[in-house]
Amino acid sequence: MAANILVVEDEPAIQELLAFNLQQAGHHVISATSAERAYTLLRDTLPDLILLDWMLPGVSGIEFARRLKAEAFTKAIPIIMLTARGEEQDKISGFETGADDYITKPFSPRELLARIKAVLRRRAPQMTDDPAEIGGLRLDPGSHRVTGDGKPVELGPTEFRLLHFLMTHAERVHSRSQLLDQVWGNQVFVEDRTVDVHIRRLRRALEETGHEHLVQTVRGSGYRFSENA
Amino acid sequence: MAANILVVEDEPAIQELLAFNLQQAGHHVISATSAERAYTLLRDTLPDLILLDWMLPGVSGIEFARRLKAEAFTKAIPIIMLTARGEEQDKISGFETGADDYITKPFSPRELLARIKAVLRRRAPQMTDDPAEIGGLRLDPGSHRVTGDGKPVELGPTEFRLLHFLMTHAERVHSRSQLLDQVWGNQVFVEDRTVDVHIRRLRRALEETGHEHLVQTVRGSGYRFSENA
DNA sequence: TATAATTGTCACCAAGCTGTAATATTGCCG
DNA sequence: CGGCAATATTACAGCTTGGTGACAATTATA
Repeated sequence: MAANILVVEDEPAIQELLAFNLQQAGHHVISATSAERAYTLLRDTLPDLILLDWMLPGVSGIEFARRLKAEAFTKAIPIIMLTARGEEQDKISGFETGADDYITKPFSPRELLARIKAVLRRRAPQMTDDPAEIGGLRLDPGSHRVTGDGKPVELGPTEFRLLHFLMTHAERVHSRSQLLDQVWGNQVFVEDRTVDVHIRRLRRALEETGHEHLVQTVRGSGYRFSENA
Repeated sequence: MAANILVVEDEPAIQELLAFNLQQAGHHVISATSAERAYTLLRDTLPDLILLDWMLPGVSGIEFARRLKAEAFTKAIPIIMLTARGEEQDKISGFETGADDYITKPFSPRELLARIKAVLRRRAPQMTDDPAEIGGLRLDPGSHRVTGDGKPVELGPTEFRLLHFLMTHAERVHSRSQLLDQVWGNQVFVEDRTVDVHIRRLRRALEETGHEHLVQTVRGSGYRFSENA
Protein backbone atom coordinates (compact mmCIF):
# COMPACT_ATOMS: atom_id res chain seq x y z
CA MET A 1 0.00 0.00 0.00
CA ALA A 2 2.76 2.42 0.90
CA ALA A 3 1.11 5.58 2.15
CA ASN A 4 2.56 8.83 3.40
CA ILE A 5 1.57 9.09 7.02
CA LEU A 6 1.91 12.09 9.24
CA VAL A 7 2.29 11.17 12.91
CA VAL A 8 1.48 13.88 15.43
CA GLU A 9 2.55 12.70 18.86
CA ASP A 10 4.46 14.53 21.58
CA GLU A 11 5.75 11.59 23.57
CA PRO A 12 9.05 10.48 21.97
CA ALA A 13 8.70 6.84 22.99
CA ILE A 14 5.36 6.37 21.33
CA GLN A 15 6.48 8.50 18.43
CA GLU A 16 9.36 6.18 17.72
CA LEU A 17 7.32 3.09 18.23
CA LEU A 18 4.78 4.26 15.72
CA ALA A 19 7.37 5.32 13.19
CA PHE A 20 9.13 2.00 13.47
CA ASN A 21 6.02 -0.05 12.96
CA LEU A 22 4.74 2.01 10.11
CA GLN A 23 8.03 1.99 8.27
CA GLN A 24 8.27 -1.71 8.83
CA ALA A 25 5.02 -2.00 6.95
CA GLY A 26 6.40 -0.01 4.06
CA HIS A 27 4.81 3.34 4.83
CA HIS A 28 6.57 6.62 4.64
CA VAL A 29 6.44 8.49 7.92
CA ILE A 30 6.62 12.18 8.68
CA SER A 31 6.68 13.21 12.32
CA ALA A 32 5.60 16.21 14.29
CA THR A 33 5.53 16.71 18.04
CA SER A 34 2.89 19.37 18.10
CA ALA A 35 -0.06 20.62 16.12
CA GLU A 36 1.84 23.74 15.16
CA ARG A 37 4.70 21.79 13.64
CA ALA A 38 2.33 19.46 11.93
CA TYR A 39 0.54 22.35 10.36
CA THR A 40 3.77 23.75 9.01
CA LEU A 41 4.62 20.41 7.46
CA LEU A 42 1.22 20.22 5.83
CA ARG A 43 1.96 23.31 3.82
CA ASP A 44 4.67 21.46 1.96
CA THR A 45 3.15 18.08 1.36
CA LEU A 46 -0.20 16.59 2.10
CA PRO A 47 0.02 13.11 3.58
CA ASP A 48 -2.41 10.35 2.73
CA LEU A 49 -3.36 9.90 6.36
CA ILE A 50 -2.80 11.53 9.73
CA LEU A 51 -2.25 9.71 13.01
CA LEU A 52 -3.15 12.19 15.68
CA ASP A 53 -2.69 11.95 19.42
CA TRP A 54 -5.68 13.03 21.39
CA MET A 55 -3.63 14.77 24.04
CA LEU A 56 -1.17 17.28 22.73
CA PRO A 57 0.63 20.18 24.37
CA GLY A 58 -0.66 23.52 23.16
CA VAL A 59 -3.34 22.99 20.57
CA SER A 60 -5.07 19.75 21.46
CA GLY A 61 -5.57 16.94 19.01
CA ILE A 62 -9.27 17.53 18.92
CA GLU A 63 -8.87 21.17 18.13
CA PHE A 64 -6.29 20.43 15.47
CA ALA A 65 -8.48 17.83 13.84
CA ARG A 66 -11.33 20.25 13.70
CA ARG A 67 -9.12 22.79 12.05
CA LEU A 68 -7.96 20.26 9.49
CA LYS A 69 -11.49 19.31 8.64
CA ALA A 70 -12.49 22.93 8.31
CA GLU A 71 -9.85 23.87 5.76
CA ALA A 72 -10.44 22.95 2.19
CA PHE A 73 -7.00 21.63 1.34
CA THR A 74 -6.77 19.28 4.32
CA LYS A 75 -10.43 18.41 4.58
CA ALA A 76 -10.19 15.15 2.71
CA ILE A 77 -7.25 13.68 4.61
CA PRO A 78 -8.32 10.77 6.77
CA ILE A 79 -7.53 11.10 10.47
CA ILE A 80 -7.05 8.35 13.01
CA MET A 81 -7.08 9.47 16.62
CA LEU A 82 -4.91 7.91 19.29
CA THR A 83 -6.61 7.89 22.64
CA ALA A 84 -5.57 6.54 26.03
CA ARG A 85 -7.83 4.01 27.64
CA GLY A 86 -10.60 5.65 29.56
CA GLU A 87 -10.08 9.03 27.98
CA GLU A 88 -12.98 8.35 25.74
CA GLN A 89 -15.26 8.39 28.70
CA ASP A 90 -14.48 11.86 29.87
CA LYS A 91 -13.33 13.87 26.95
CA ILE A 92 -15.24 15.91 24.52
CA SER A 93 -17.33 14.40 21.80
CA GLY A 94 -15.05 12.38 19.61
CA PHE A 95 -17.19 12.78 16.64
CA GLU A 96 -16.90 16.52 16.62
CA THR A 97 -13.32 16.10 15.59
CA GLY A 98 -14.31 14.41 12.41
CA ALA A 99 -11.81 11.63 12.96
CA ASP A 100 -12.34 8.65 10.73
CA ASP A 101 -11.39 6.11 13.35
CA TYR A 102 -9.97 5.73 16.82
CA ILE A 103 -7.33 3.56 18.34
CA THR A 104 -7.13 3.10 22.07
CA LYS A 105 -3.71 2.73 23.65
CA PRO A 106 -2.20 0.33 24.16
CA PHE A 107 -2.67 -1.21 20.75
CA SER A 108 -0.94 -3.88 18.78
CA PRO A 109 0.96 -3.03 15.60
CA ARG A 110 -1.34 -5.37 13.79
CA GLU A 111 -4.42 -3.49 14.90
CA LEU A 112 -2.81 -0.22 13.95
CA LEU A 113 -1.95 -1.36 10.45
CA ALA A 114 -5.32 -2.98 9.97
CA ARG A 115 -7.14 0.21 10.86
CA ILE A 116 -4.91 2.29 8.64
CA LYS A 117 -5.55 0.00 5.76
CA ALA A 118 -9.28 0.01 6.43
CA VAL A 119 -9.45 3.78 6.60
CA LEU A 120 -7.43 4.25 3.43
CA ARG A 121 -9.53 1.79 1.54
CA ARG A 122 -12.78 3.18 2.79
CA ARG A 123 -11.89 6.77 2.36
CA ALA A 124 -9.90 6.91 -0.77
CA PRO A 125 -8.94 3.75 -2.54
CA GLN A 126 -7.69 5.88 -5.36
CA MET A 127 -5.22 7.48 -2.97
CA THR A 128 -3.19 4.37 -2.48
CA ASP A 129 -0.48 3.83 -4.99
CA ASP A 130 -1.66 0.39 -5.90
CA PRO A 131 -1.77 0.01 -9.65
CA ALA A 132 -5.17 -0.91 -11.01
CA GLU A 133 -5.65 -3.28 -13.89
CA ILE A 134 -8.98 -4.23 -15.34
CA GLY A 135 -9.83 -5.68 -18.69
CA GLY A 136 -6.38 -5.09 -20.13
CA LEU A 137 -6.33 -1.48 -19.05
CA ARG A 138 -3.66 -0.63 -16.55
CA LEU A 139 -3.29 2.51 -14.47
CA ASP A 140 -0.22 3.06 -12.33
CA PRO A 141 -0.61 5.96 -9.92
CA GLY A 142 3.05 5.80 -8.96
CA SER A 143 4.38 6.52 -12.41
CA HIS A 144 1.21 8.33 -13.41
CA ARG A 145 0.92 6.15 -16.46
CA VAL A 146 -1.90 4.41 -18.26
CA THR A 147 -1.55 1.60 -20.73
CA GLY A 148 -4.03 -0.41 -22.75
CA ASP A 149 -2.70 -3.85 -23.61
CA GLY A 150 0.77 -2.47 -23.06
CA LYS A 151 0.37 0.51 -25.36
CA PRO A 152 0.50 3.92 -23.69
CA VAL A 153 -2.64 6.01 -23.35
CA GLU A 154 -2.46 9.78 -23.19
CA LEU A 155 -4.71 11.43 -20.63
CA GLY A 156 -5.13 14.93 -19.26
CA PRO A 157 -4.97 15.43 -15.48
CA THR A 158 -8.71 15.40 -14.93
CA GLU A 159 -9.25 12.37 -17.13
CA PHE A 160 -6.50 10.60 -15.23
CA ARG A 161 -8.11 11.24 -11.85
CA LEU A 162 -11.49 10.33 -13.26
CA LEU A 163 -10.24 7.05 -14.64
CA HIS A 164 -8.36 6.34 -11.42
CA PHE A 165 -11.46 6.81 -9.36
CA LEU A 166 -13.57 4.74 -11.69
CA MET A 167 -11.06 1.91 -11.75
CA THR A 168 -10.70 1.84 -7.99
CA HIS A 169 -14.48 1.82 -7.70
CA ALA A 170 -15.33 -0.45 -10.56
CA GLU A 171 -18.61 -2.26 -11.03
CA ARG A 172 -20.48 0.51 -9.30
CA VAL A 173 -22.59 3.26 -10.71
CA HIS A 174 -21.54 6.77 -9.80
CA SER A 175 -23.83 9.72 -10.29
CA ARG A 176 -22.46 12.85 -11.83
CA SER A 177 -22.51 14.68 -8.52
CA GLN A 178 -20.73 11.81 -6.81
CA LEU A 179 -18.03 11.97 -9.43
CA LEU A 180 -17.76 15.71 -8.99
CA ASP A 181 -17.35 15.24 -5.26
CA GLN A 182 -14.80 12.50 -5.58
CA VAL A 183 -12.79 13.57 -8.58
CA TRP A 184 -13.12 17.32 -8.64
CA GLY A 185 -13.38 17.87 -4.89
CA ASN A 186 -16.47 18.67 -2.94
CA GLN A 187 -16.10 22.40 -2.70
CA VAL A 188 -15.95 23.03 -6.41
CA PHE A 189 -18.84 24.54 -8.25
CA VAL A 190 -19.11 22.83 -11.58
CA GLU A 191 -22.02 21.88 -13.77
CA ASP A 192 -23.14 18.27 -13.64
CA ARG A 193 -22.97 18.01 -17.38
CA THR A 194 -19.28 18.81 -17.35
CA VAL A 195 -18.76 15.25 -16.26
CA ASP A 196 -20.19 14.11 -19.58
CA VAL A 197 -17.59 16.03 -21.45
CA HIS A 198 -14.73 14.54 -19.48
CA ILE A 199 -16.20 11.09 -19.88
CA ARG A 200 -16.21 11.82 -23.58
CA ARG A 201 -12.56 12.88 -23.49
CA LEU A 202 -11.66 9.83 -21.49
CA ARG A 203 -13.47 7.56 -23.91
CA ARG A 204 -11.83 9.15 -26.90
CA ALA A 205 -8.41 8.59 -25.35
CA LEU A 206 -9.29 4.97 -24.61
CA GLU A 207 -10.43 4.39 -28.17
CA GLU A 208 -6.78 4.38 -29.19
CA THR A 209 -6.39 0.96 -27.65
CA GLY A 210 -10.02 -0.11 -27.93
CA HIS A 211 -10.88 0.07 -24.25
CA GLU A 212 -13.62 2.64 -24.42
CA HIS A 213 -16.28 0.02 -23.71
CA LEU A 214 -15.05 -0.20 -20.12
CA VAL A 215 -16.57 3.21 -19.39
CA GLN A 216 -20.28 2.63 -19.47
CA THR A 217 -23.30 4.88 -19.28
CA VAL A 218 -26.14 3.93 -16.99
CA ARG A 219 -28.98 6.04 -18.21
CA GLY A 220 -30.66 7.99 -15.48
CA SER A 221 -28.02 7.07 -12.91
CA GLY A 222 -24.53 7.93 -14.00
CA TYR A 223 -21.44 6.10 -15.16
CA ARG A 224 -19.83 2.79 -14.40
CA PHE A 225 -16.47 1.18 -15.05
CA SER A 226 -16.89 -2.46 -15.81
CA GLU A 227 -15.30 -5.31 -17.64
CA ASN A 228 -18.65 -6.83 -18.48
CA ALA A 229 -20.87 -5.56 -21.18
CA MET B 1 -27.27 3.37 -0.82
CA ALA B 2 -27.31 7.05 -1.75
CA ALA B 3 -30.15 8.54 0.26
CA ASN B 4 -31.35 12.10 0.60
CA ILE B 5 -30.70 13.06 4.18
CA LEU B 6 -31.91 16.16 5.96
CA VAL B 7 -29.58 17.24 8.76
CA VAL B 8 -31.07 19.49 11.41
CA GLU B 9 -28.27 20.77 13.61
CA ASP B 10 -27.56 24.26 14.84
CA GLU B 11 -23.85 24.02 15.53
CA PRO B 12 -22.01 24.80 12.27
CA ALA B 13 -18.98 22.65 13.06
CA ILE B 14 -20.99 19.51 13.66
CA GLN B 15 -23.23 20.40 10.77
CA GLU B 16 -20.30 20.48 8.39
CA LEU B 17 -18.75 17.32 9.67
CA LEU B 18 -21.99 15.46 9.34
CA ALA B 19 -22.46 16.73 5.84
CA PHE B 20 -18.92 15.86 4.93
CA ASN B 21 -19.08 12.33 6.22
CA LEU B 22 -22.46 11.64 4.73
CA GLN B 23 -21.42 12.93 1.35
CA GLN B 24 -18.28 10.84 1.56
CA ALA B 25 -20.58 7.86 1.87
CA GLY B 26 -22.47 8.89 -1.21
CA HIS B 27 -25.50 10.44 0.39
CA HIS B 28 -27.08 13.67 -0.66
CA VAL B 29 -27.31 16.13 2.20
CA ILE B 30 -29.68 18.99 2.84
CA SER B 31 -29.00 21.13 5.89
CA ALA B 32 -31.06 23.19 8.26
CA THR B 33 -30.00 24.99 11.41
CA SER B 34 -33.36 25.05 13.09
CA ALA B 35 -36.64 23.20 13.16
CA GLU B 36 -38.36 26.09 11.43
CA ARG B 37 -35.99 26.06 8.49
CA ALA B 38 -36.16 22.32 8.28
CA TYR B 39 -39.89 22.49 8.07
CA THR B 40 -39.74 24.95 5.23
CA LEU B 41 -37.37 22.70 3.34
CA LEU B 42 -39.69 19.75 3.84
CA ARG B 43 -42.37 21.48 1.84
CA ASP B 44 -40.24 21.32 -1.27
CA THR B 45 -38.74 17.88 -1.09
CA LEU B 46 -39.13 15.04 1.31
CA PRO B 47 -35.84 13.43 2.31
CA ASP B 48 -35.39 9.71 2.83
CA LEU B 49 -34.19 10.22 6.37
CA ILE B 50 -33.81 12.96 8.95
CA LEU B 51 -30.87 13.40 11.30
CA LEU B 52 -32.17 15.51 14.14
CA ASP B 53 -30.24 17.11 16.96
CA TRP B 54 -31.95 16.82 20.30
CA MET B 55 -30.80 20.24 21.40
CA LEU B 56 -32.03 22.94 19.08
CA PRO B 57 -32.67 26.62 19.60
CA GLY B 58 -36.35 27.48 19.48
CA VAL B 59 -38.39 24.40 18.80
CA SER B 60 -36.52 21.49 20.36
CA GLY B 61 -35.61 18.37 18.47
CA ILE B 62 -38.09 16.25 20.37
CA GLU B 63 -40.88 18.66 19.77
CA PHE B 64 -40.03 18.80 16.10
CA ALA B 65 -39.92 15.04 15.81
CA ARG B 66 -43.33 14.78 17.39
CA ARG B 67 -44.69 17.25 14.90
CA LEU B 68 -43.19 15.35 11.99
CA LYS B 69 -44.70 12.10 13.16
CA ALA B 70 -48.08 13.76 13.56
CA GLU B 71 -48.36 15.11 10.05
CA ALA B 72 -49.37 12.78 7.29
CA PHE B 73 -46.85 13.78 4.65
CA THR B 74 -43.81 13.51 6.93
CA LYS B 75 -45.05 10.65 9.07
CA ALA B 76 -43.22 7.96 7.17
CA ILE B 77 -39.79 9.57 7.15
CA PRO B 78 -37.36 7.78 9.45
CA ILE B 79 -35.76 9.95 12.12
CA ILE B 80 -32.45 9.45 13.89
CA MET B 81 -31.92 11.58 16.96
CA LEU B 82 -28.54 12.96 17.99
CA THR B 83 -28.27 13.14 21.74
CA ALA B 84 -25.55 14.30 24.11
CA ARG B 85 -23.85 11.79 26.35
CA GLY B 86 -25.21 10.62 29.64
CA GLU B 87 -28.80 11.56 29.18
CA GLU B 88 -30.45 8.19 29.25
CA GLN B 89 -33.74 9.84 29.79
CA ASP B 90 -33.48 11.44 26.40
CA LYS B 91 -33.29 8.12 24.69
CA ILE B 92 -36.57 7.13 26.15
CA SER B 93 -38.37 10.27 25.18
CA GLY B 94 -36.66 10.09 21.84
CA PHE B 95 -38.30 6.80 21.13
CA GLU B 96 -41.58 7.99 22.48
CA THR B 97 -41.72 10.65 19.84
CA GLY B 98 -41.33 8.04 17.18
CA ALA B 99 -37.65 8.42 16.46
CA ASP B 100 -36.42 5.31 14.73
CA ASP B 101 -33.04 5.34 16.37
CA TYR B 102 -30.78 7.54 18.40
CA ILE B 103 -27.06 8.12 18.45
CA THR B 104 -25.21 9.28 21.50
CA LYS B 105 -22.31 11.63 21.01
CA PRO B 106 -19.52 10.99 20.63
CA PHE B 107 -19.82 8.54 17.81
CA SER B 108 -17.69 7.55 14.89
CA PRO B 109 -18.68 8.19 11.30
CA ARG B 110 -18.74 4.46 10.92
CA GLU B 111 -21.34 4.06 13.62
CA LEU B 112 -23.36 6.86 12.11
CA LEU B 113 -23.37 5.26 8.69
CA ALA B 114 -24.12 1.86 10.12
CA ARG B 115 -27.15 3.15 11.94
CA ILE B 116 -28.39 5.00 8.93
CA LYS B 117 -28.11 1.89 6.88
CA ALA B 118 -29.89 -0.13 9.54
CA VAL B 119 -32.75 2.31 9.73
CA LEU B 120 -33.09 2.50 5.97
CA ARG B 121 -33.01 -1.25 5.70
CA ARG B 122 -35.78 -1.56 8.19
CA ARG B 123 -37.78 1.26 6.78
CA ALA B 124 -37.05 1.25 3.08
CA PRO B 125 -35.13 -1.81 1.96
CA GLN B 126 -35.05 -0.67 -1.65
CA MET B 127 -32.90 2.26 -0.63
CA THR B 128 -29.97 0.21 0.60
CA ASP B 129 -27.59 -1.14 -1.97
CA ASP B 130 -27.96 -4.75 -0.92
CA PRO B 131 -28.36 -7.00 -3.92
CA ALA B 132 -31.61 -8.91 -4.17
CA GLU B 133 -31.88 -12.38 -5.63
CA ILE B 134 -35.08 -14.33 -6.01
CA GLY B 135 -35.88 -17.23 -8.26
CA GLY B 136 -32.74 -16.88 -10.35
CA LEU B 137 -33.34 -13.19 -10.91
CA ARG B 138 -30.69 -10.95 -9.47
CA LEU B 139 -30.74 -7.19 -9.02
CA ASP B 140 -27.67 -5.32 -7.85
CA PRO B 141 -28.32 -1.69 -6.97
CA GLY B 142 -24.62 -0.90 -6.60
CA SER B 143 -23.75 -1.71 -10.17
CA HIS B 144 -27.29 -1.05 -11.32
CA ARG B 145 -27.46 -4.42 -12.99
CA VAL B 146 -30.11 -7.06 -13.43
CA THR B 147 -29.40 -10.60 -14.48
CA GLY B 148 -31.63 -13.60 -15.04
CA ASP B 149 -29.71 -16.83 -14.55
CA GLY B 150 -26.55 -14.89 -15.18
CA LYS B 151 -27.70 -13.32 -18.42
CA PRO B 152 -28.09 -9.54 -18.43
CA VAL B 153 -31.54 -7.98 -18.49
CA GLU B 154 -32.05 -4.53 -19.97
CA LEU B 155 -34.34 -2.21 -18.03
CA GLY B 156 -35.25 1.45 -18.19
CA PRO B 157 -34.92 3.58 -15.05
CA THR B 158 -38.54 3.26 -13.97
CA GLU B 159 -38.68 -0.48 -14.59
CA PHE B 160 -35.49 -0.83 -12.59
CA ARG B 161 -36.93 1.00 -9.59
CA LEU B 162 -40.17 -0.88 -9.92
CA LEU B 163 -38.45 -4.24 -9.96
CA HIS B 164 -36.21 -3.20 -7.10
CA PHE B 165 -39.17 -2.29 -4.97
CA LEU B 166 -41.04 -5.44 -5.84
CA MET B 167 -38.04 -7.64 -5.09
CA THR B 168 -37.35 -6.00 -1.76
CA HIS B 169 -41.01 -6.38 -0.88
CA ALA B 170 -41.66 -9.74 -2.39
CA GLU B 171 -44.57 -12.04 -1.58
CA ARG B 172 -46.79 -9.08 -0.88
CA VAL B 173 -49.48 -7.53 -3.00
CA HIS B 174 -49.06 -3.87 -3.80
CA SER B 175 -51.89 -1.76 -5.12
CA ARG B 176 -51.27 0.56 -8.02
CA SER B 177 -51.37 3.62 -5.82
CA GLN B 178 -48.98 2.05 -3.37
CA LEU B 179 -46.57 1.40 -6.19
CA LEU B 180 -46.96 4.95 -7.41
CA ASP B 181 -46.13 6.23 -3.96
CA GLN B 182 -43.16 3.98 -3.47
CA VAL B 183 -41.65 3.88 -6.92
CA TRP B 184 -42.69 7.15 -8.49
CA GLY B 185 -42.67 9.26 -5.33
CA ASN B 186 -45.59 10.41 -3.32
CA GLN B 187 -46.08 13.85 -4.75
CA VAL B 188 -46.30 12.84 -8.37
CA PHE B 189 -49.57 12.94 -10.21
CA VAL B 190 -49.78 9.98 -12.51
CA GLU B 191 -52.66 7.81 -13.65
CA ASP B 192 -53.07 4.49 -11.88
CA ARG B 193 -53.23 2.75 -15.22
CA THR B 194 -49.70 3.86 -15.99
CA VAL B 195 -48.48 1.22 -13.60
CA ASP B 196 -49.95 -1.45 -15.87
CA VAL B 197 -47.86 -0.21 -18.73
CA HIS B 198 -44.65 -0.29 -16.76
CA ILE B 199 -45.48 -3.74 -15.45
CA ARG B 200 -45.90 -4.72 -19.05
CA ARG B 201 -42.53 -3.26 -19.98
CA LEU B 202 -40.92 -4.98 -17.04
CA ARG B 203 -42.44 -8.31 -17.99
CA ARG B 204 -41.38 -7.98 -21.58
CA ALA B 205 -37.80 -7.35 -20.47
CA LEU B 206 -37.92 -10.34 -18.15
CA GLU B 207 -39.21 -12.57 -20.93
CA GLU B 208 -35.72 -12.53 -22.39
CA THR B 209 -34.57 -14.83 -19.64
CA GLY B 210 -37.93 -16.41 -18.87
CA HIS B 211 -38.52 -14.74 -15.53
CA GLU B 212 -41.71 -12.92 -16.34
CA HIS B 213 -43.75 -15.30 -14.19
CA LEU B 214 -42.21 -13.73 -11.08
CA VAL B 215 -44.28 -10.59 -11.63
CA GLN B 216 -47.82 -11.63 -10.91
CA THR B 217 -51.18 -9.97 -11.22
CA VAL B 218 -53.58 -10.17 -8.33
CA ARG B 219 -56.89 -9.30 -9.85
CA GLY B 220 -58.67 -6.56 -7.99
CA SER B 221 -55.70 -5.84 -5.75
CA GLY B 222 -52.55 -5.09 -7.63
CA TYR B 223 -49.25 -6.81 -8.33
CA ARG B 224 -46.99 -9.17 -6.50
CA PHE B 225 -43.46 -10.44 -6.90
CA SER B 226 -43.28 -14.08 -5.97
CA GLU B 227 -41.30 -17.18 -6.65
CA ASN B 228 -44.36 -19.36 -6.33
CA ALA B 229 -46.98 -19.62 -9.00
C1' DT C 1 5.96 36.42 -23.59
C1' DA C 2 4.36 33.28 -27.01
C1' DT C 3 2.50 28.76 -27.54
C1' DA C 4 0.29 24.74 -26.27
C1' DA C 5 -2.88 22.21 -22.97
C1' DT C 6 -6.52 22.03 -20.27
C1' DT C 7 -11.05 23.20 -18.56
C1' DG C 8 -15.86 24.31 -18.06
C1' DT C 9 -20.10 25.60 -20.80
C1' DC C 10 -23.17 25.64 -24.51
C1' DA C 11 -25.96 24.48 -28.34
C1' DC C 12 -27.69 21.01 -31.03
C1' DC C 13 -28.78 16.33 -32.20
C1' DA C 14 -29.99 11.51 -31.50
C1' DA C 15 -31.72 8.13 -28.72
C1' DG C 16 -34.32 6.62 -25.04
C1' DC C 17 -38.06 7.06 -21.77
C1' DT C 18 -42.76 8.31 -20.13
C1' DG C 19 -47.60 8.88 -19.56
C1' DT C 20 -51.97 8.46 -21.82
C1' DA C 21 -55.54 6.97 -24.54
C1' DA C 22 -57.51 3.71 -27.60
C1' DT C 23 -58.23 -1.09 -28.30
C1' DA C 24 -57.96 -5.98 -27.34
C1' DT C 25 -58.17 -9.77 -23.85
C1' DT C 26 -59.15 -12.01 -19.92
C1' DG C 27 -61.56 -13.48 -15.86
C1' DC C 28 -65.63 -13.58 -13.14
C1' DC C 29 -70.53 -13.22 -12.22
C1' DG C 30 -75.17 -14.55 -12.96
C1' DC D 1 -73.24 -18.38 -22.61
C1' DG D 2 -73.55 -12.99 -22.44
C1' DG D 3 -72.34 -8.85 -19.84
C1' DC D 4 -69.21 -6.35 -17.28
C1' DA D 5 -65.21 -4.87 -15.12
C1' DA D 6 -60.38 -5.40 -14.70
C1' DT D 7 -56.16 -6.01 -16.96
C1' DA D 8 -53.07 -6.43 -21.15
C1' DT D 9 -51.25 -4.53 -25.15
C1' DT D 10 -50.07 -1.24 -28.51
C1' DA D 11 -49.14 3.13 -30.57
C1' DC D 12 -47.56 7.60 -30.10
C1' DA D 13 -46.40 12.39 -29.21
C1' DG D 14 -43.84 14.95 -25.91
C1' DC D 15 -40.22 15.16 -22.94
C1' DT D 16 -35.73 14.03 -20.83
C1' DT D 17 -31.25 12.45 -21.03
C1' DG D 18 -26.78 11.69 -22.92
C1' DG D 19 -23.32 12.36 -26.85
C1' DT D 20 -20.63 15.51 -29.34
C1' DG D 21 -18.07 19.30 -31.35
C1' DA D 22 -16.96 24.04 -30.83
C1' DC D 23 -15.30 27.84 -28.12
C1' DA D 24 -13.50 31.14 -24.91
C1' DA D 25 -11.07 31.45 -20.69
C1' DT D 26 -7.56 29.88 -17.92
C1' DT D 27 -3.30 27.62 -16.89
C1' DA D 28 0.96 25.38 -17.83
C1' DT D 29 5.11 25.26 -20.65
C1' DA D 30 8.75 26.54 -23.59
